[in-house]
Amino acid sequence: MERLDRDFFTLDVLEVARRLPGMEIVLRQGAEFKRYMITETEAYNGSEDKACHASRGKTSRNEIMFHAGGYLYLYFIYGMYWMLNIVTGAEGDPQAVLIRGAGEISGPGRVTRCLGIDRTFNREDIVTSERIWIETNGYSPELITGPRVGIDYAGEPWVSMPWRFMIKK
DNA sequence: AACACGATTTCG
DNA sequence: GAAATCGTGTTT
Repeated sequence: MERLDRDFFTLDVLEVARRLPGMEIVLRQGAEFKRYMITETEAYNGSEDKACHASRGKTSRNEIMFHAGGYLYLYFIYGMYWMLNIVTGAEGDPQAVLIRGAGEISGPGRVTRCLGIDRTFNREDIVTSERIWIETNGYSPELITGPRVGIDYAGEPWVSMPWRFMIKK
């Protein structure tokens, strides 16, 4: 297994979102290592994308999305869930990939809860972090694509863009 | 200072 | 179908 570097995460968000399924999130908890294969992602594609948090400009919450790829963006929603995102693309282009499924876990809120990922992971650099990173073994599973979930407010064309990627079972 | 709401999940 | 539950952005 090979740890992913800065070059990978600075690729375009659509490229990263469709390549992450099949790769593994590695979490280090003391001497323990836990691995979860990413099964589902969604791409949030910069300032033009009305479903992207950064579409209405930079705020203290989304500022990390404007960095170069490889940083984590954690945000809290519905009063109880943390959403795990990986920032992608070049500096100044606010893109991120939402991790919607890992291992046997389905649903972004359940992923963070099960993996123990919370606000302390916000802005973590997964290229250099000692506690979380991504590895690949070259496996590239067949994918199913579809529109993103829960973003009806974004309107067309964004609500219809096929930017959800999941491993075909 | 107050208010509205969300990249969800769970229960009835 | 609707509640749970609160940080964040926006309005007052």
